[in-house]
Amino acid sequence: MISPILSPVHTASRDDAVLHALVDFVTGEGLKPGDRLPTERLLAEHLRVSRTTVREALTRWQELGLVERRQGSGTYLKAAVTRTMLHMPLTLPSGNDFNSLMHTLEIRRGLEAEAAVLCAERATHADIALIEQKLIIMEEAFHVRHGMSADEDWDFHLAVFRTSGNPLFEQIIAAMYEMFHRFWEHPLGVRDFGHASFPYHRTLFNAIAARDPTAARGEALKLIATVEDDLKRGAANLKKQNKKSQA
Amino acid sequence: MISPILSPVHTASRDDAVLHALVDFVTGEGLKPGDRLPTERLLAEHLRVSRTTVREALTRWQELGLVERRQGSGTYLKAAVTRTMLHMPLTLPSGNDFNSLMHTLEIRRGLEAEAAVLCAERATHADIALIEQKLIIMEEAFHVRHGMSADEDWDFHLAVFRTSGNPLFEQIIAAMYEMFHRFWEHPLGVRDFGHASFPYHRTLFNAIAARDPTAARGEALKLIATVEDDLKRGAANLKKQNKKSQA
DNA sequence: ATTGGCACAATGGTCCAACCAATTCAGGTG
DNA sequence: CACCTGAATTGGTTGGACCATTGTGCCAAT
Repeated sequence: MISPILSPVHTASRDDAVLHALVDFVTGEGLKPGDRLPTERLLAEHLRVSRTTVREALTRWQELGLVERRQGSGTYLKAAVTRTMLHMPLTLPSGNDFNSLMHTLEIRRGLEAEAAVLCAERATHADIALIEQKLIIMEEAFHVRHGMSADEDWDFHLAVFRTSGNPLFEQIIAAMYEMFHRFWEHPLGVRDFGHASFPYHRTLFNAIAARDPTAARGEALKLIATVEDDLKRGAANLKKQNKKSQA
Repeated sequence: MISPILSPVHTASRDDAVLHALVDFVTGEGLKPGDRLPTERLLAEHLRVSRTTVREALTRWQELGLVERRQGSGTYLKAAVTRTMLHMPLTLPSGNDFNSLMHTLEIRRGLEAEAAVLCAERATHADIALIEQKLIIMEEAFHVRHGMSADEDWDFHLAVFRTSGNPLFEQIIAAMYEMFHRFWEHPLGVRDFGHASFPYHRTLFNAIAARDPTAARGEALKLIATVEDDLKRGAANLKKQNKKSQA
């Protein structure tokens, strides 16, 4: 049963109106990621709009990653939806070369340093305990596998970003991470990619625990610098390989 | 005349195929931002696909900001298109309260400082000349209007970001600006909003022209700090007004 | 009772043909 | 020459039809 929150659409720009109505429906119904939306035909009927228009609106949400469509099954919510959310589609020309990865690192440098500062300024005892817990998990994984573990590493950083009190850090840096890891999986021929960053996780934590923003910034910068070095090494390796295969 | 680059589509996922064909067409034809694409009907015909499918594909590009549609006129390229471009759609839970605006400023602090550093490191003579030109335009507008002019201000910063050589700075900060300006239009009751930031534009330029990254970072931070102060003043004003209207 | 396969309904994907609404522009009119 | 006007162009919307995939429940074989 569709709740009465869905009501006919009247103003201009039909698909925008459909999206607005859909936001109201999702929030009103308290739908969470993974939940299924009404079928296109149902939405079209209740909003007094053609199915084509509903599809156009859903296509837009799909492109933004808010929704996932499965033929024969339905349309599913993929992310939280709020009334005031802002969409920021980032497009990077030629995303698979050295320069593009370097660009994501430049963003991370600025953002992670700032997040570390804010984190050190605002962390409560509970926050620090949580971050230390994530740090320990990461360190254990490191010793077991003799190398960085992407998931545990990300969890640690995530705890730092969340403690900064600013959700934007997490979202933007997450996008940079995703792009980076899309190629990190086959780390440009560099064994132990990220290995050098390991010790700086603890020094960063220490600075945060000591509530020393300046030191936290410094350690965050050092951490990124090691990743930058790895990337440069990888690019050099790649160049060498190309030369060899050419010969 | 449509060049033979457009050829019928055959494989699965029709709209994806349409987009691929469109990339080939745009690059092959050497289309640049502002240029007009073939009409939907033409594309549908040449790609042997229904107009609905073409529209679905164009809707996706539109949502990514690659293309702009004008009813009765046509569909226009809005950004450069390359075969390897990478999309990272971000959606931010932007509220309209003081805290959310403060969050955008924290992002800007990290990013604008970093951009200033890179700009100072990489600026050529031509870059510096362009930035100075934008600066002068902004200063003139300031003296004429006795206050900051949002457009000219943005143009100046844009020149700085572009000189950084990293397109992500422009894209991300632009989103933060948009969020900010949504409420800057009625600047929280603060007269002369942004006024205090004026002198730091020239000091920032001087640092860049002197190729002094450290100084550039410092001036960028000072500039953001003045905006932060304005915002805090505005929030205080707003609180006072609310109290008064309650009484 | 369990399992495997099959038919059917539900759902997203595509297509078509028409019409609406905004824009553009050529041609006419003052 | 300036201005209006109407037709052609182009994106926006509609309704209806059919296709492809998925989910489900029934039924038969084991």
